[in-house]
Amino acid sequence: MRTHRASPRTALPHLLAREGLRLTRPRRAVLDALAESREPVTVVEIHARIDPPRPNIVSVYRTMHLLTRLGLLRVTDSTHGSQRYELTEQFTGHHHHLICRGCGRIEDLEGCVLADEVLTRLTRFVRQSRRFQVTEHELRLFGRCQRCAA
Amino acid sequence: MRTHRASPRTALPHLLAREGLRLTRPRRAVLDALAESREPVTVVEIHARIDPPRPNIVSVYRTMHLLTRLGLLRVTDSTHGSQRYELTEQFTGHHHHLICRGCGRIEDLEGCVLADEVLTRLTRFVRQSRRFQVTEHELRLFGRCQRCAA
DNA sequence: GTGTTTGCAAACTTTTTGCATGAGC
DNA sequence: GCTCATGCAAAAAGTTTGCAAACAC
Repeated sequence: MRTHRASPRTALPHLLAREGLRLTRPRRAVLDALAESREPVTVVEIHARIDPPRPNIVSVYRTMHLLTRLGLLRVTDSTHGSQRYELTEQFTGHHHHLICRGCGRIEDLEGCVLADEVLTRLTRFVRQSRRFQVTEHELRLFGRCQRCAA
Repeated sequence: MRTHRASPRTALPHLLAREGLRLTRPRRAVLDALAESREPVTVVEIHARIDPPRPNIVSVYRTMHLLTRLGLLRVTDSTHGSQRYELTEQFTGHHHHLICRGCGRIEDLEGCVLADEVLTRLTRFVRQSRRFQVTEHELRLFGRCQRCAA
């Protein structure tokens, strides 16, 4: 059991205050819905998971942008239609994704299979040969989930 | 220099004929534009790269779907708005992506850093623990390109 | 009370669909 | 000639913007 992982509910008030921004009901509702999701979600999904009275979906779009700017959220896969977001790794822990080619569903896969040494070497190689500074990596495994394999 | 990589121009006629489908001017034009692209592209980009008389963009959308169904194309990243496609690895060779968090630009990174042994072990683990059959993997390195680092 | 945020309406962008005309085989 | 494919128009889906009213601090 891990107790050292940061909580987005705790982090948000401070980040907002620092920029003179406000902790409102829609923002709290969006963050709560995000915190309960164990896989990347769309704006429409988050909106649907908030129980009435729901904020307008436009406010959900705006909140997702804000949380992304503040570093709580990041954009991940969007292989089926719309943009998907997930909490950044300070809140979820480092993990990768299983993506079904059949139904598009995304599952989290805890942990990382890439040895530190491999990543360090790769990061240095890319920086020197391509002038590209790596800050994060993501491994996605595509295939068929149990249901779609049938 | 590699001469053993398959060519999509060669593969398409046969795949179409097999299903009673036709090799038309728009389909040839789209495939040619794809073959010239070294990074994942959007429908709008492909449409723009075809020199006039251009097919209607709706035909480009339909052709992209068709090529995907036939296994020549696959959907990759769409972290900035619209869907991106690239030729499958039988045509491009196995590679990974560098994605700039600043401008969204995607570059190809040739080759694979994951040892076969690691992949085999991972595939087996995921199949047994999650009933998920892995068919492909993709490693994405996020960060800052030279221009956006400035 | 002041300035930020929200909701609503509307614009915009991307993608899909229906249908009559045109073109491969 | 028989179908399949295209173009055009329009609809649908996803996302962004402007502005007056409402709320957090």
